[in-house]
Amino acid sequence: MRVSRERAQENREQIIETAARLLRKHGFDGIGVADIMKAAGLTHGGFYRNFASKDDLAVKASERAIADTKALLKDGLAQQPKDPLRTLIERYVSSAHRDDPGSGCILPALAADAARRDDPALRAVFITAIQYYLDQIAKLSSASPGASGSRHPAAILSEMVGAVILSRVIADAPLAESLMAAVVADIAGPSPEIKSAEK
Amino acid sequence: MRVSRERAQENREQIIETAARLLRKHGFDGIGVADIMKAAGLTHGGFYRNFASKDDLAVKASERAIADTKALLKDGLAQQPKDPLRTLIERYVSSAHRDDPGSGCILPALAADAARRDDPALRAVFITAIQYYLDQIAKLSSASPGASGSRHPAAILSEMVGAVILSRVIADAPLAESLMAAVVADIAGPSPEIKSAEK
DNA sequence: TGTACATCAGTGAACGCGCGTTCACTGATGTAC
DNA sequence: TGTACATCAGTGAACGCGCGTTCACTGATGTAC
Repeated sequence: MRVSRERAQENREQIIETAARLLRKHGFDGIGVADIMKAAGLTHGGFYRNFASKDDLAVKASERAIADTKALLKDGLAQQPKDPLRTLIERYVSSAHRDDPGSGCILPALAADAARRDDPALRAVFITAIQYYLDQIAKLSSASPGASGSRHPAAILSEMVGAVILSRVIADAPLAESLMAAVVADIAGPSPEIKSAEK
Repeated sequence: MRVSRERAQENREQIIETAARLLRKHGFDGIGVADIMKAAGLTHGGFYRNFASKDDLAVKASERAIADTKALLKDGLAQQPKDPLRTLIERYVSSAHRDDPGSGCILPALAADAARRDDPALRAVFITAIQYYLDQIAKLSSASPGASGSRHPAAILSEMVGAVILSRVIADAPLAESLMAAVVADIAGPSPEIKSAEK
Protein backbone atom coordinates (compact mmCIF):
# COMPACT_ATOMS: atom_id res chain seq x y z
CA MET A 1 0.00 0.00 0.00
CA ARG A 2 2.54 2.53 -1.03
CA VAL A 3 1.32 6.12 -1.21
CA SER A 4 2.47 9.13 -3.23
CA ARG A 5 5.22 11.28 -1.78
CA GLU A 6 2.82 14.16 -1.59
CA ARG A 7 0.31 12.08 0.32
CA ALA A 8 3.03 10.74 2.60
CA GLN A 9 4.01 14.27 3.48
CA GLU A 10 0.38 15.13 4.23
CA ASN A 11 0.13 12.09 6.47
CA ARG A 12 3.23 13.12 8.34
CA GLU A 13 1.83 16.61 8.87
CA GLN A 14 -1.42 15.07 10.02
CA ILE A 15 0.37 12.94 12.60
CA ILE A 16 2.22 15.96 13.97
CA GLU A 17 -0.91 18.10 14.07
CA THR A 18 -2.91 15.35 15.78
CA ALA A 19 -0.12 14.72 18.27
CA ALA A 20 0.15 18.44 19.02
CA ARG A 21 -3.50 18.41 20.00
CA LEU A 22 -3.65 15.11 21.87
CA LEU A 23 -0.40 15.57 23.78
CA ARG A 24 -1.51 19.00 25.01
CA LYS A 25 -4.84 17.52 26.03
CA HIS A 26 -3.65 14.34 27.73
CA GLY A 27 -0.03 15.02 28.60
CA PHE A 28 3.08 13.30 27.25
CA ASP A 29 2.29 10.10 29.13
CA GLY A 30 -1.48 10.28 28.77
CA ILE A 31 -1.78 9.27 25.13
CA GLY A 32 -0.11 6.47 23.20
CA VAL A 33 1.46 6.17 19.77
CA ALA A 34 -1.31 3.85 18.58
CA ASP A 35 -4.05 6.26 19.64
CA ILE A 36 -2.33 9.21 17.98
CA MET A 37 -1.93 7.29 14.74
CA LYS A 38 -5.51 6.12 14.85
CA ALA A 39 -6.75 9.69 15.40
CA ALA A 40 -4.63 10.74 12.44
CA GLY A 41 -6.36 8.11 10.31
CA LEU A 42 -3.46 5.65 10.11
CA THR A 43 -2.31 2.45 11.76
CA HIS A 44 0.46 2.49 14.30
CA GLY A 45 2.83 0.25 12.33
CA GLY A 46 3.97 3.05 10.08
CA PHE A 47 4.90 5.36 12.90
CA TYR A 48 8.60 4.59 12.93
CA ARG A 49 9.03 5.33 9.27
CA ASN A 50 8.17 8.93 10.18
CA PHE A 51 9.70 9.40 13.62
CA ALA A 52 12.66 8.02 15.50
CA SER A 53 10.65 7.56 18.70
CA LYS A 54 7.67 8.87 20.62
CA ASP A 55 9.98 11.42 22.25
CA ASP A 56 11.00 12.61 18.79
CA LEU A 57 7.36 13.15 17.91
CA ALA A 58 6.84 14.97 21.20
CA VAL A 59 9.48 17.51 20.21
CA LYS A 60 8.07 18.04 16.72
CA ALA A 61 4.50 18.22 18.02
CA SER A 62 5.55 20.80 20.62
CA GLU A 63 7.17 22.91 17.91
CA ARG A 64 4.01 22.65 15.86
CA ALA A 65 1.86 23.62 18.81
CA ILE A 66 3.94 26.74 19.31
CA ALA A 67 3.77 27.66 15.64
CA ASP A 68 -0.02 27.26 15.67
CA THR A 69 -0.30 29.39 18.79
CA LYS A 70 1.83 32.14 17.26
CA ALA A 71 -0.44 32.24 14.22
CA LEU A 72 -3.52 32.32 16.41
CA LEU A 73 -2.10 35.14 18.49
CA LYS A 74 -1.18 37.15 15.42
CA ASP A 75 -4.69 36.82 14.02
CA GLY A 76 -6.26 37.68 17.35
CA LEU A 77 -4.20 40.83 17.74
CA ALA A 78 -4.87 41.90 14.16
CA GLN A 79 -8.59 41.79 14.80
CA GLN A 80 -8.34 43.94 17.94
CA PRO A 81 -5.67 46.52 17.19
CA LYS A 82 -6.12 48.70 20.26
CA ASP A 83 -4.99 47.75 23.75
CA PRO A 84 -3.27 44.60 22.43
CA LEU A 85 -2.01 43.51 25.85
CA ARG A 86 -5.57 43.40 27.13
CA THR A 87 -6.62 41.43 24.06
CA LEU A 88 -3.85 38.90 24.68
CA ILE A 89 -4.68 38.52 28.36
CA GLU A 90 -8.41 38.25 27.85
CA ARG A 91 -7.93 35.51 25.29
CA TYR A 92 -5.25 33.68 27.24
CA VAL A 93 -6.87 33.81 30.66
CA SER A 94 -10.33 32.70 29.56
CA SER A 95 -12.69 29.80 30.06
CA ALA A 96 -12.32 28.98 26.36
CA HIS A 97 -8.58 28.46 26.83
CA ARG A 98 -9.08 26.71 30.14
CA ASP A 99 -11.53 24.23 28.62
CA ASP A 100 -9.58 23.47 25.46
CA PRO A 101 -5.97 22.69 26.29
CA GLY A 102 -5.65 20.71 23.06
CA SER A 103 -5.58 23.86 20.98
CA GLY A 104 -4.08 26.17 23.60
CA CYS A 105 -0.67 27.30 24.76
CA ILE A 106 1.82 24.53 25.52
CA LEU A 107 3.11 26.24 28.65
CA PRO A 108 0.17 25.56 30.97
CA ALA A 109 -0.54 22.27 29.17
CA LEU A 110 2.90 20.67 29.08
CA ALA A 111 5.60 22.74 30.79
CA ALA A 112 5.30 20.78 34.04
CA ASP A 113 5.58 17.51 32.09
CA ALA A 114 8.52 18.79 30.05
CA ALA A 115 10.31 19.95 33.20
CA ARG A 116 10.45 16.35 34.44
CA ARG A 117 11.98 14.95 31.27
CA ASP A 118 15.70 14.78 30.76
CA ASP A 119 15.37 15.80 27.12
CA PRO A 120 17.40 18.88 26.14
CA ALA A 121 15.70 19.11 22.72
CA LEU A 122 12.28 19.25 24.34
CA ARG A 123 13.40 21.80 26.92
CA ALA A 124 14.85 23.94 24.17
CA VAL A 125 11.45 24.08 22.48
CA PHE A 126 9.83 25.28 25.68
CA ILE A 127 12.52 27.85 26.31
CA THR A 128 11.93 29.17 22.80
CA ALA A 129 8.23 29.47 23.56
CA ILE A 130 8.92 31.36 26.77
CA GLN A 131 11.29 33.74 25.03
CA TYR A 132 8.71 34.35 22.34
CA TYR A 133 6.03 35.23 24.88
CA LEU A 134 8.40 37.47 26.81
CA ASP A 135 9.22 39.37 23.63
CA GLN A 136 5.57 39.69 22.67
CA ILE A 137 4.55 40.89 26.10
CA ALA A 138 7.37 43.44 26.14
CA LYS A 139 6.21 44.82 22.81
CA LEU A 140 2.53 44.81 23.62
CA SER A 141 2.78 46.26 27.10
CA SER A 142 4.87 49.20 25.89
CA ALA A 143 2.20 49.84 23.25
CA SER A 144 -0.70 49.49 25.69
CA PRO A 145 -2.30 52.20 27.77
CA GLY A 146 -3.03 49.66 30.53
CA ALA A 147 -1.72 49.38 34.05
CA SER A 148 1.05 46.86 33.38
CA GLY A 149 3.35 48.98 31.27
CA SER A 150 6.01 49.01 33.93
CA ARG A 151 5.83 45.37 34.97
CA HIS A 152 8.46 42.92 33.86
CA PRO A 153 7.25 40.61 31.06
CA ALA A 154 8.33 37.57 33.09
CA ALA A 155 5.95 38.60 35.87
CA ILE A 156 3.05 38.92 33.46
CA LEU A 157 3.80 35.62 31.70
CA SER A 158 4.12 33.76 35.00
CA GLU A 159 0.78 35.13 36.09
CA MET A 160 -0.91 34.14 32.82
CA VAL A 161 0.45 30.61 32.84
CA GLY A 162 -0.28 30.08 36.53
CA ALA A 163 -3.83 31.36 36.13
CA VAL A 164 -4.63 28.91 33.34
CA ILE A 165 -3.18 25.95 35.22
CA LEU A 166 -5.01 26.80 38.41
CA SER A 167 -8.29 27.42 36.60
CA ARG A 168 -7.96 24.01 34.94
CA VAL A 169 -7.60 22.13 38.17
CA ILE A 170 -10.46 24.08 39.72
CA ALA A 171 -12.45 23.23 36.56
CA ASP A 172 -15.94 24.68 36.44
CA ALA A 173 -16.24 25.84 40.02
CA PRO A 174 -17.04 29.55 40.44
CA LEU A 175 -13.62 29.95 42.02
CA ALA A 176 -12.06 29.48 38.60
CA GLU A 177 -14.09 32.34 37.12
CA SER A 178 -13.24 34.73 39.92
CA LEU A 179 -9.58 33.77 39.75
CA MET A 180 -9.45 34.46 36.03
CA ALA A 181 -11.32 37.74 36.38
CA ALA A 182 -8.92 38.86 39.10
CA VAL A 183 -5.90 38.04 36.96
CA VAL A 184 -7.24 39.80 33.87
CA ALA A 185 -8.00 42.91 35.90
CA ASP A 186 -4.62 42.69 37.63
CA ILE A 187 -2.69 42.64 34.37
CA ALA A 188 -4.84 44.75 32.06
CA GLY A 189 -6.51 46.97 34.62
CA PRO A 190 -10.27 47.22 35.18
CA SER A 191 -12.24 46.50 32.03
CA PRO A 192 -13.01 49.50 29.78
CA GLU A 193 -16.76 49.10 30.40
CA ILE A 194 -16.26 49.46 34.12
CA LYS A 195 -13.85 52.32 33.59
CA SER A 196 -16.28 54.29 31.47
CA ALA A 197 -19.11 53.57 33.91
CA GLU A 198 -17.04 55.18 36.63
CA LYS A 199 -16.73 58.45 34.76
CA MET B 1 5.64 -11.76 59.00
CA ARG B 2 2.93 -10.01 60.90
CA VAL B 3 3.93 -6.70 62.44
CA SER B 4 2.62 -4.80 65.45
CA ARG B 5 -0.30 -2.44 64.93
CA GLU B 6 1.91 0.46 65.88
CA ARG B 7 4.52 -0.55 63.37
CA ALA B 8 1.87 -1.09 60.71
CA GLN B 9 0.65 2.46 61.25
CA GLU B 10 4.21 3.75 60.96
CA ASN B 11 4.61 1.84 57.70
CA ARG B 12 1.41 3.33 56.34
CA GLU B 13 2.59 6.83 57.21
CA GLN B 14 5.92 6.05 55.61
CA ILE B 15 4.22 4.99 52.38
CA ILE B 16 2.18 8.19 52.27
CA GLU B 17 5.17 10.38 53.05
CA THR B 18 7.30 8.65 50.43
CA ALA B 19 4.52 8.86 47.85
CA ALA B 20 4.02 12.55 48.61
CA ARG B 21 7.65 13.12 47.74
CA LEU B 22 7.99 10.83 44.73
CA LEU B 23 4.69 11.81 43.12
CA ARG B 24 5.58 15.49 43.34
CA LYS B 25 8.98 14.73 41.86
CA HIS B 26 7.96 12.40 39.04
CA GLY B 27 4.28 13.14 38.45
CA PHE B 28 1.31 10.85 39.00
CA ASP B 29 2.26 8.70 36.02
CA GLY B 30 6.01 8.96 36.45
CA ILE B 31 6.43 6.65 39.42
CA GLY B 32 4.96 3.21 40.10
CA VAL B 33 3.46 1.50 43.12
CA ALA B 34 6.38 -0.94 43.33
CA ASP B 35 8.95 1.87 43.35
CA ILE B 36 7.08 3.82 45.98
CA MET B 37 6.81 0.78 48.23
CA LYS B 38 10.48 -0.03 47.73
CA ALA B 39 11.48 3.54 48.60
CA ALA B 40 9.34 3.22 51.72
CA GLY B 41 11.27 0.09 52.67
CA LEU B 42 8.53 -2.44 51.89
CA THR B 43 7.57 -4.82 49.11
CA HIS B 44 4.75 -3.95 46.75
CA GLY B 45 2.55 -6.92 47.64
CA GLY B 46 1.28 -5.29 50.81
CA PHE B 47 0.18 -2.13 49.10
CA TYR B 48 -3.47 -3.05 48.71
CA ARG B 49 -3.90 -3.84 52.39
CA ASN B 50 -3.28 -0.12 52.97
CA PHE B 51 -4.88 1.56 49.95
CA ALA B 52 -7.77 0.84 47.64
CA SER B 53 -5.77 1.79 44.55
CA LYS B 54 -2.91 3.91 43.32
CA ASP B 55 -5.40 6.76 42.80
CA ASP B 56 -6.44 6.45 46.43
CA LEU B 57 -2.83 6.82 47.49
CA ALA B 58 -2.47 9.82 45.18
CA VAL B 59 -5.26 11.59 47.06
CA LYS B 60 -3.82 10.80 50.48
CA ALA B 61 -0.31 11.71 49.39
CA SER B 62 -1.52 15.02 48.01
CA GLU B 63 -3.24 15.80 51.30
CA ARG B 64 -0.04 14.96 53.11
CA ALA B 65 2.01 17.12 50.80
CA ILE B 66 -0.26 20.06 51.55
CA ALA B 67 -0.11 19.49 55.29
CA ASP B 68 3.69 19.35 55.15
CA THR B 69 3.83 22.54 53.11
CA LYS B 70 1.55 24.34 55.58
CA ALA B 71 3.84 23.38 58.44
CA LEU B 72 6.88 24.49 56.49
CA LEU B 73 5.28 27.82 55.67
CA LYS B 74 4.28 28.39 59.27
CA ASP B 75 7.82 27.75 60.47
CA GLY B 76 9.29 29.94 57.75
CA LEU B 77 7.06 32.87 58.61
CA ALA B 78 7.68 32.49 62.33
CA GLN B 79 11.41 32.86 61.74
CA GLN B 80 11.01 36.05 59.69
CA PRO B 81 8.19 37.97 61.34
CA LYS B 82 8.46 41.20 59.38
CA ASP B 83 7.34 41.62 55.78
CA PRO B 84 5.85 38.10 55.74
CA LEU B 85 4.60 38.35 52.14
CA ARG B 86 8.15 38.97 50.97
CA THR B 87 9.34 36.04 53.03
CA LEU B 88 6.73 33.80 51.44
CA ILE B 89 7.54 34.92 47.90
CA GLU B 90 11.28 34.70 48.34
CA ARG B 91 11.00 31.15 49.62
CA TYR B 92 8.41 30.07 47.07
CA VAL B 93 9.99 31.62 43.99
CA SER B 94 13.51 30.38 44.62
CA SER B 95 16.04 28.06 43.06
CA ALA B 96 15.74 25.83 46.13
CA HIS B 97 12.04 25.32 45.45
CA ARG B 98 12.61 25.03 41.72
CA ASP B 99 15.23 22.31 42.18
CA ASP B 100 13.36 20.25 44.78
CA PRO B 101 9.78 19.65 43.66
CA GLY B 102 9.62 16.55 45.85
CA SER B 103 9.39 18.63 49.00
CA GLY B 104 7.72 21.68 47.50
CA CYS B 105 4.24 22.97 46.80
CA ILE B 106 1.91 20.57 44.99
CA LEU B 107 0.50 23.30 42.76
CA PRO B 108 3.44 23.74 40.41
CA ALA B 109 4.36 20.09 40.77
CA LEU B 110 1.03 18.36 40.18
CA ALA B 111 -1.82 20.76 39.38
CA ALA B 112 -1.45 20.24 35.63
CA ASP B 113 -1.51 16.47 36.16
CA ALA B 114 -4.49 16.66 38.49
CA ALA B 115 -6.39 18.85 36.02
CA ARG B 116 -6.31 16.02 33.47
CA ARG B 117 -7.71 13.40 35.83
CA ASP B 118 -11.40 12.83 36.20
CA ASP B 119 -11.10 12.36 39.95
CA PRO B 120 -13.29 14.69 42.05
CA ALA B 121 -11.59 13.67 45.29
CA LEU B 122 -8.20 14.63 43.89
CA ARG B 123 -9.49 17.91 42.49
CA ALA B 124 -11.03 18.73 45.85
CA VAL B 125 -7.63 18.40 47.50
CA PHE B 126 -6.13 20.84 45.04
CA ILE B 127 -8.96 23.31 45.44
CA THR B 128 -8.42 23.17 49.19
CA ALA B 129 -4.75 23.95 48.66
CA ILE B 130 -5.59 26.90 46.42
CA GLN B 131 -8.09 28.28 48.94
CA TYR B 132 -5.51 27.93 51.67
CA TYR B 133 -2.93 29.88 49.73
CA LEU B 134 -5.43 32.58 48.79
CA ASP B 135 -6.34 33.04 52.45
CA GLN B 136 -2.72 33.17 53.51
CA ILE B 137 -1.79 35.66 50.83
CA ALA B 138 -4.75 37.86 51.74
CA LYS B 139 -3.65 37.90 55.36
CA LEU B 140 0.02 38.42 54.66
CA SER B 141 -0.38 41.08 52.02
CA SER B 142 -2.61 43.19 54.27
CA ALA B 143 0.05 42.89 56.97
CA SER B 144 2.93 43.72 54.64
CA PRO B 145 4.36 47.12 53.79
CA GLY B 146 5.23 45.89 50.27
CA ALA B 147 3.90 46.93 46.90
CA SER B 148 1.27 44.23 46.49
CA GLY B 149 -1.12 45.20 49.24
CA SER B 150 -3.80 46.10 46.77
CA ARG B 151 -3.42 43.17 44.38
CA HIS B 152 -5.91 40.33 44.41
CA PRO B 153 -4.51 37.19 46.11
CA ALA B 154 -5.45 35.13 43.03
CA ALA B 155 -3.17 37.28 40.91
CA ILE B 156 -0.27 36.82 43.29
CA LEU B 157 -0.79 33.06 43.61
CA SER B 158 -1.04 32.61 39.84
CA GLU B 159 2.19 34.50 39.42
CA MET B 160 3.98 32.41 42.07
CA VAL B 161 2.83 29.09 40.64
CA GLY B 162 3.55 30.08 37.05
CA ALA B 163 7.01 31.33 37.95
CA VAL B 164 8.00 28.04 39.58
CA ILE B 165 6.70 25.97 36.66
CA LEU B 166 8.45 28.10 34.09
CA SER B 167 11.70 28.17 36.05
CA ARG B 168 11.59 24.37 36.25
CA VAL B 169 11.31 23.86 32.53
CA ILE B 170 14.03 26.44 31.90
CA ALA B 171 16.10 24.56 34.48
CA ASP B 172 19.49 26.04 35.22
CA ALA B 173 19.68 28.51 32.38
CA PRO B 174 20.26 32.13 33.44
CA LEU B 175 16.80 32.91 32.09
CA ALA B 176 15.33 31.06 35.06
CA GLU B 177 17.20 33.22 37.55
CA SER B 178 16.18 36.47 35.91
CA LEU B 179 12.57 35.29 35.65
CA MET B 180 12.44 34.46 39.34
CA ALA B 181 14.12 37.72 40.32
CA ALA B 182 11.62 39.66 38.21
CA VAL B 183 8.68 37.89 39.84
CA VAL B 184 9.95 38.39 43.38
CA ALA B 185 10.50 42.09 42.74
CA ASP B 186 7.11 42.37 41.03
CA ILE B 187 5.24 40.93 43.98
CA ALA B 188 7.28 42.09 46.95
CA GLY B 189 8.79 45.23 45.48
CA PRO B 190 12.53 45.90 45.08
CA SER B 191 14.56 44.14 47.71
CA PRO B 192 15.23 46.08 50.94
CA GLU B 193 18.99 46.11 50.24
CA ILE B 194 18.44 47.85 46.92
CA LYS B 195 15.91 50.18 48.46
CA SER B 196 18.28 51.28 51.17
CA ALA B 197 21.12 51.71 48.69
CA GLU B 198 18.94 54.13 46.76
CA LYS B 199 18.51 56.40 49.72
C1' DT C 1 1.11 -15.46 84.09
C1' DG C 2 1.20 -19.04 80.66
C1' DT C 3 -0.45 -21.60 76.65
C1' DA C 4 -3.10 -22.47 72.23
C1' DC C 5 -4.95 -20.56 68.54
C1' DA C 6 -6.84 -17.13 65.37
C1' DT C 7 -5.66 -12.99 63.04
C1' DC C 8 -3.60 -10.36 59.64
C1' DA C 9 0.63 -7.20 57.95
C1' DG C 10 3.74 -8.14 54.87
C1' DT C 11 6.01 -11.32 51.15
C1' DG C 12 6.94 -12.75 46.57
C1' DA C 13 5.21 -14.80 42.59
C1' DA C 14 1.94 -14.35 39.13
C1' DC C 15 -1.73 -12.30 36.06
C1' DG C 16 -3.53 -9.36 32.50
C1' DC C 17 -3.13 -5.46 30.07
C1' DG C 18 -1.33 -1.57 27.49
C1' DC C 19 2.48 0.51 25.79
C1' DG C 20 6.66 1.55 22.73
C1' DT C 21 8.87 -0.71 19.31
C1' DT C 22 10.01 -4.20 15.54
C1' DC C 23 9.31 -6.75 11.43
C1' DA C 24 7.74 -9.51 7.43
C1' DC C 25 4.73 -8.35 4.11
C1' DT C 26 1.73 -5.75 0.54
C1' DG C 27 0.86 -3.31 -3.43
C1' DA C 28 0.75 1.36 -5.37
C1' DT C 29 4.26 4.62 -6.76
C1' DG C 30 8.27 6.11 -9.08
C1' DT C 31 11.92 5.09 -12.33
C1' DA C 32 14.75 3.05 -15.98
C1' DC C 33 14.70 1.74 -20.47
C1' DT D 1 4.24 6.63 -24.46
C1' DG D 2 4.48 2.06 -22.75
C1' DT D 3 6.40 -1.72 -20.04
C1' DA D 4 9.19 -4.07 -16.28
C1' DC D 5 10.96 -3.64 -12.14
C1' DA D 6 12.64 -1.62 -7.82
C1' DT D 7 11.22 1.19 -4.09
C1' DC D 8 9.07 2.15 0.02
C1' DA D 9 4.66 4.13 2.78
C1' DG D 10 1.64 1.87 5.19
C1' DT D 11 -0.37 -2.64 7.33
C1' DG D 12 -1.15 -5.79 10.99
C1' DA D 13 0.75 -9.13 13.88
C1' DA D 14 4.03 -9.84 17.30
C1' DC D 15 7.59 -8.92 20.94
C1' DG D 16 9.24 -7.49 25.42
C1' DC D 17 8.62 -4.89 29.17
C1' DG D 18 6.61 -2.45 33.02
C1' DC D 19 2.69 -1.43 35.32
C1' DG D 20 -1.48 -1.92 38.54
C1' DT D 21 -3.49 -5.46 40.79
C1' DT D 22 -4.38 -10.22 42.85
C1' DC D 23 -3.43 -14.12 45.65
C1' DA D 24 -1.65 -18.11 48.29
C1' DC D 25 1.33 -18.15 51.85
C1' DT D 26 4.21 -16.97 56.18
C1' DG D 27 4.96 -16.22 60.78
C1' DA D 28 4.80 -12.69 64.41
C1' DT D 29 1.13 -10.45 66.92
C1' DG D 30 -2.93 -10.19 69.53
C1' DT D 31 -6.47 -12.64 72.08
C1' DA D 32 -9.14 -16.13 74.61
C1' DC D 33 -9.00 -19.08 78.26
